Amino acid sequence: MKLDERKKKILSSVVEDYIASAEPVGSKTLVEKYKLNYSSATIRNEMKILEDEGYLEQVHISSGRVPSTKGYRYYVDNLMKDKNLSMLDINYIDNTITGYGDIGKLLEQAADVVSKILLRPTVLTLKSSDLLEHIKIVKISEKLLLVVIMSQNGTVKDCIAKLTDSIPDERIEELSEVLDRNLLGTPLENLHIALNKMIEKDLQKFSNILGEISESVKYELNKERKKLSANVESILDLPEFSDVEKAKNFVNILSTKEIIDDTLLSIKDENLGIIIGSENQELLLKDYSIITLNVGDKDKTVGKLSVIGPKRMDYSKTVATLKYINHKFKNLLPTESKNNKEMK
Amino acid sequence: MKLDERKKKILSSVVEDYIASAEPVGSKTLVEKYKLNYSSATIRNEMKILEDEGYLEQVHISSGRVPSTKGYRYYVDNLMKDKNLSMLDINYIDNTITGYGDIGKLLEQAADVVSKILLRPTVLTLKSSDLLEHIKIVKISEKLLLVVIMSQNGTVKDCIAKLTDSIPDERIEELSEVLDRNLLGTPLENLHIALNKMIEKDLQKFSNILGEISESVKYELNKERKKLSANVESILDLPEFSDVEKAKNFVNILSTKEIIDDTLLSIKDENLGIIIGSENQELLLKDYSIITLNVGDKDKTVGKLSVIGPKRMDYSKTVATLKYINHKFKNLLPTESKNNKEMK
DNA sequence: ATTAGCACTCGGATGTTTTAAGTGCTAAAG
DNA sequence: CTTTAGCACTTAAAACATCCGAGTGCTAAT
Repeated sequence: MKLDERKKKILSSVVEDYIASAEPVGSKTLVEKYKLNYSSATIRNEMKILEDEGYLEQVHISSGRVPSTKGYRYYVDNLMKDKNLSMLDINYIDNTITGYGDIGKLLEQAADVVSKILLRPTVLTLKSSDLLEHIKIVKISEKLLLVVIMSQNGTVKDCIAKLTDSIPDERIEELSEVLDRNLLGTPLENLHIALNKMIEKDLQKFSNILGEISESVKYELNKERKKLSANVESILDLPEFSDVEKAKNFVNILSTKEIIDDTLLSIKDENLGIIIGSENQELLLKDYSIITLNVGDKDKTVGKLSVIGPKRMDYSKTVATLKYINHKFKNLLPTESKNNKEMK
Repeated sequence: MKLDERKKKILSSVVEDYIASAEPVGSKTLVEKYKLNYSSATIRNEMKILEDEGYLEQVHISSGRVPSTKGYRYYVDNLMKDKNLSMLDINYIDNTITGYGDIGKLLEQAADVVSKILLRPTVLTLKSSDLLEHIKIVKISEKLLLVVIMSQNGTVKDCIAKLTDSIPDERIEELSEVLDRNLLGTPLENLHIALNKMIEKDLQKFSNILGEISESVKYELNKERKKLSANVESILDLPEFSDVEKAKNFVNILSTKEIIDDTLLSIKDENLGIIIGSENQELLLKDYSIITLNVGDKDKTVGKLSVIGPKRMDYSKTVATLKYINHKFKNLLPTESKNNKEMK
């Protein structure tokens, strides 16, 4: 159904007022706060129609209106205006994401700053289908090795392997080069298996040390696959969670990996995905919205940032923030061919 | 004042019941649940005395008793029995703290597992007065360096430095060795300054690259100094925080660095410190208790693990858990002289 | 020294009344 | 035909009132 201008104005006013106030919006508020040149009665009639069409809802029969999922969707698709970030927020982002550290760390910083600006938990999902670009073993003390792993999207991870027997420097270098030559393109999640396989193949002489490296790598990479949820506490400030049971419920959903995993998986590779309320496959998420940014370029994304919270969410500001983050990352990401190819 | 056996028994029963139930404990409960062979009237008389002496409190005139700070203190000092950890908990700890990774990461794992077992937030404070043992620069691609920093207590940190100009391998090695030779013993918090000073001294030729390394090091080390607070959400399950305002309040205290910093600083170098309620200097913490473990040996500690929560806390289990953690760390910590001296 | 018994206190649960915000509808006005 | 004034009606939430039970302190008897 096409909405006429007045209905559009009313709908967007209801959405924006509700986003700001968390209170159901009544006809009088609407007339007073937004310059609608009609009487409250007229607005009431219009709101009734918008409700019949499914854009608005009443929490009870004599209450003001609240946007429905359909209403938010219409707002996001047709009515929402681009918002500019405040200088404050831009500075905050620029000062936090400084460009030191590898992409994994940059993404963590991004998740953190996004959650602070938007006052919503933010889930970071590192792209897991990542392939090994380079591996390097560095001796840092007699019985300690540092294993440096660089993946094809530029993430650098490292871990310590403790040795039971010491081993001469040149053997380490030899091992490092053999591994680097043979393991190119290995999916990171299988790296520890590939390392173990190397023992059987041609590296029996490194049997012990390889086993130890493998264990350490396995631990580090599996750990890293875990998602980071930044700023979960922020929900306590939302009126939606003034009842602690609801807060607990939401925290539980957030920490149930399967729910978040499945949902985020369902987001296609579009750059910015918005799932509102009952659009979620998962029933438990029917009152929440998720806005996900696939960080990076269309063809090559490095991870997902997902802002998650009650449907009542500042969609406009969230989109603006995420777009700015992505813009920033495009500048920060290594221009592939240039930097990565030299690691030996 | 010396308490007779019966009073001791009553006090410890009140404490333990209240710890378990979060409800004020009445004379009848006490007689029934704990094998006190006296009538409720007798118990009431004794409780009155215990209240007059300041060990117990009433939340209102006709309610059961709740331990006061003094009561908890007496319990902790005199009545509390050593508790054995369940096999479940021991296994959980053993499986989580696996010994891969450097001490910083091990401590993070420890904070995490402690908070999960005790269902309380746990703050990890890394020992900040740490000195440089070794620094090593590794080239990982044409314009990326990995800076590995090993401190004297065994923590390994590393960060990426991005270069504007590439630099030949042998120069890197030279630089790495010069730095390692000259910076031994530098406090980590000043490392970036020391690096910059090196430019003025004898390393003008490395001017650019040193600047870039310094920036990166500065960022990484300052970031790491931040405390980690594990499992803040756990408080939502406590009846104390059924009012969300109180939860918010506590979360705010936890995230106000100064409060926690100052308080933790006040804990002497004893291995295990317990601060109960109003024993805290900080007024805001008067309803909370903090149990802190200085991880490591008396002479050489590597960090602090602090379990924080309402005064109603399972002191016995907390102490047992922390002791086990410390025991574990003593085994994991490098035996100083052996491992650390080889990094070149 | 202990305890049965009782009057007393008070928080919390339950029920009732009031208030304020907001609606839908009707009928009149534009 | 559209808009609006006016009013009866609905409901959540706040304010107030009542009741109940867990628990106490004290007295007097054991």
